Amino acid sequence: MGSDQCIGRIVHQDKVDLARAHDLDPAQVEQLCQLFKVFSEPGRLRIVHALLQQEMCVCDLAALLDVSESAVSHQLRLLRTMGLVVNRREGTVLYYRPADRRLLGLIRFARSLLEDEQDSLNGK
Amino acid sequence: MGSDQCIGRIVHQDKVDLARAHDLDPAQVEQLCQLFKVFSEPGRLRIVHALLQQEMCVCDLAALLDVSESAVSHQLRLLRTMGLVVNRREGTVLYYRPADRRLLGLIRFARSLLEDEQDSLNGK
DNA sequence: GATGTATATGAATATATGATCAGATATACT
DNA sequence: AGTATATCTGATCATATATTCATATACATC
Repeated sequence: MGSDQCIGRIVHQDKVDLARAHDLDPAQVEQLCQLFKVFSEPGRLRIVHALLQQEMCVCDLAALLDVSESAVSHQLRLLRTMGLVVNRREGTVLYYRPADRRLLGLIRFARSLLEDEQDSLNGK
Repeated sequence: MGSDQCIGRIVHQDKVDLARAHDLDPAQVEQLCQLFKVFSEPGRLRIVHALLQQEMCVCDLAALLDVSESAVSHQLRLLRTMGLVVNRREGTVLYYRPADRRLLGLIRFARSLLEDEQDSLNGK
């Protein structure tokens, strides 16, 4: 049973080969991680979630999250750079909105996973 | 037009109120962010993605990702703690698998978003 | 053009996080 | 019991990231 010993750090070469064959390509892994990272921060998640409902300005978001306008602006820059939000100017005010409404779908999908996990923990 | 001035840092009180009303509750925000954070790291994303195809042991994953077994073990502990993966023991070998196959759906959903973004950048 | 308001930005700091290393467990075999 | 393998764990270190502060820019009004 040679293939079950960890020679050269590989226990099951066949499994590793299969995994390699189906592995995501590096560029896509990077993109996916960046997208997920956006929603891994409570502030950003709430910003995007709020904007999915209505456009809001920096001041509004700062008030909602109860953080400085500068902090919000930094987060919005990140979102802008990633192409996830866009803005329109009205005087000195910049109104932000999501670039893709399907971001709501991503959040909803994740929420459904959590809800069911809760249920299974409660034995439902 | 008093409501358009930033008195008390709030430009549009109505918008803030509406956003507050529809805001995710803090506990859910935390849970969602933790879930997204899992996939915000290339190593973890690839681990989960690989396990969604077939169960694998620590050694296999280390070989696939080309990192130390200790690093993989640390990541797996996180995934275990979050209840995202489970394992079964066979002798000294621990075979890991995802606790919820719908995690694949989450990854697929995110991928579809990226693909369409690519398309729009290319003017398709 | 001077002032005020909303937002953006750069630098600095504080915290979070992933990898490494050394050592500890758990199981199997002799 | 003693050795070997696979995995785990704690501590440390290096890097990444979010916030803060000070300052800059853009637009509006006077």
